[in-house]
Amino acid sequence: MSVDIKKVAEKAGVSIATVSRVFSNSDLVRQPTKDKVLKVSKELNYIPNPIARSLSRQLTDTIGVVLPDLVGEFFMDIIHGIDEEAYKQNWFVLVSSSHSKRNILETLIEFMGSGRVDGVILMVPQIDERIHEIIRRSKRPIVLINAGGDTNSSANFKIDNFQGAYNIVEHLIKKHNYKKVGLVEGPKDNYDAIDRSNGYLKALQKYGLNKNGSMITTGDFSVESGYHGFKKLISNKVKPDAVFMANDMMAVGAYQAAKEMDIRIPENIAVVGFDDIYLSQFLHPRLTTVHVPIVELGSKSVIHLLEMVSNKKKKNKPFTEILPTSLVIGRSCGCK
Amino acid sequence: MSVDIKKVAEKAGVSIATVSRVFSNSDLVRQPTKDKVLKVSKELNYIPNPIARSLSRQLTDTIGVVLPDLVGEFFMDIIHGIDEEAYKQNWFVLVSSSHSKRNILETLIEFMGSGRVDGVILMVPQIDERIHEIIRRSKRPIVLINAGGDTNSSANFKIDNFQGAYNIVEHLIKKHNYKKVGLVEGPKDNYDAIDRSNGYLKALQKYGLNKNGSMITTGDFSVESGYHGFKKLISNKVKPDAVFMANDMMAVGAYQAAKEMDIRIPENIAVVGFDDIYLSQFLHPRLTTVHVPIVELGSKSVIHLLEMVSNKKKKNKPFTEILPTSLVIGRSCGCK
DNA sequence: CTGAAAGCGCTTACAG
DNA sequence: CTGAAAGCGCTTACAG
Repeated sequence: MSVDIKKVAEKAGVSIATVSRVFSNSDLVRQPTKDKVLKVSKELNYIPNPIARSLSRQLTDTIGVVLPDLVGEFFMDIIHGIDEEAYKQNWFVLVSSSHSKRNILETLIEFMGSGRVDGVILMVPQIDERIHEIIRRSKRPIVLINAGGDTNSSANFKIDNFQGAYNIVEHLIKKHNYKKVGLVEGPKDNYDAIDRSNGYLKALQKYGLNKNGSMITTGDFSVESGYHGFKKLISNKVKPDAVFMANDMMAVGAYQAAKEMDIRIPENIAVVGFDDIYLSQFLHPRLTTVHVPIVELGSKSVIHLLEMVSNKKKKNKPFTEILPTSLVIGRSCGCK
Repeated sequence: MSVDIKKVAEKAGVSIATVSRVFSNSDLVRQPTKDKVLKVSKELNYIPNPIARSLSRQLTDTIGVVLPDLVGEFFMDIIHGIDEEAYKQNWFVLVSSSHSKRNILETLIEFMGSGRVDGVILMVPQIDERIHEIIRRSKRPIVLINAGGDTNSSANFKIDNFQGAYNIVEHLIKKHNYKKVGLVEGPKDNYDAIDRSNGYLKALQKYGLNKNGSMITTGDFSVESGYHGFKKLISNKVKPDAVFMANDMMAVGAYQAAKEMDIRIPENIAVVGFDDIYLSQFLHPRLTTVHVPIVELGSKSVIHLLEMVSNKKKKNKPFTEILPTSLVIGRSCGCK
């Protein structure tokens, strides 16, 4: 610090314009001049001030990340993917999340309205008219991650919940020949949960298993709700021979319930989950589940956002990419 | 955007100086003037440009966070604590981590040398002379988190690994009366691991248990090394009746080994860990371990850093705070 | 290929 | 209490 472009120019015997050009890699500078400037800069330990640069160029080389929360591996992986990709492209990452005291919308508006970032990656459970409004009016691009609601007029990256659920239920039916597959679904108002339930239903239908209402119960993605949901299903008159827990946390609850009731997985009943959380590999037996590419979700969002920033992608052209999931086979489904 | 201080000044019939003063809450402005400016600003949707503000004030209201990695709950909690506290105080957070391609030192230098942040929270496994050099020469304050090595000349926040280990081993000895307490320690060059080993040794000494070399083996904090370390200890001539795994991940390995060998925890042997990772509450039996206040580590660092930034704390006055841990009692130690 | 100068949008000492 | 003006450290169209 303290050493600025003027000092360098002076010492190198050139104008500040030339110094500036050297550092922005302009090809308007002759090699000898460039060498001299670079040499002096090294001696003086000069680093161009990014703030001044930002003010002048009206660009910050920084992307904002707005998340609903900063807890759990999901968000860690997202940030990880974003940071890694941003770094590759020489960008900075400003993070922000909502807390009790903070409102996502406010943060978003602050980010967008100020010159602090050139674009934003936004993750909200559901996009509503106010968010659409912000996206529409904003000069800076926004990429949405896993947003529910009407995403037809924005840039989106999502996880293929439907297909993931379909695949794992199909695995239960086709590979293991289970006829009575139960479901403990997620919250009714959660888009991920809804898509997973639909994938489940689609698989049942495809294989001609009739959809038995009593084989489905609703949880809230928590361990406890998985515990109770599982207990409820197996106390029905018609017991399922396999249960799809709509996320791994609920599957953990199912394991606890099974242990308590001396029910063996998968000998007495198969259990599968969704998310492939870190914990799931340590369950006994290892949980069969659906892997979701979270890190990739983060990095792809960055790539797309930066293309929008540089106008390689039109910022108001709607776009949606749905990232495929993959099956993680453990022993809990009956596989060896 | 696009609406700047000039437009507001014009429309409100004042100078830009006055508008500026209103937004920096100067008490040099009469209430009616202030009201008028605020009203016009609202109408025009004016938000002061933070970049211009930063350039002029030579302050960014942003802190940089440099972490060794962006994986795992530990780092998530750190960021969580930092973000929450920074937000409370109206600051922004720029994160950066090292990857394969990135070097921490480089990132740090870039952060410090540019005007991009007003201070940095740095987490490095070990601080060496080059980092001391940077801290010494930097105009902007740096707070170190959990750094090993010579931290006597910097500001530091750490976890009390020694006392935590001492306490949990004491619990094994005093509460449960175990006489042969084994240890699977962490890497020899890891400061956390060393302190934990020392806490263990101190407890043995305090209670007059002789330190039996064959009761100690070295792991690397991974699940696998815990698995092997545990097996090694129980295949000794003298079997331990309790084992302190120096972190929870290794404890997970111990559980796997025990399950495989049909050894029951805690009936046949007690097992305890360190870290209180999320997973540990789902182990059967629930793992007795040491909780470390990571979120608090992050938030305290921010508080201290901001005091340094505002010169309430002298930036070159060495400072170290060691945060206490707490015991988390599960059934794995023998407690009900 | 290089330089002088205007401009990015603020803050703040100075003068009144 | 308020304003004119210099300054923060760059970039870049313009002129040569």
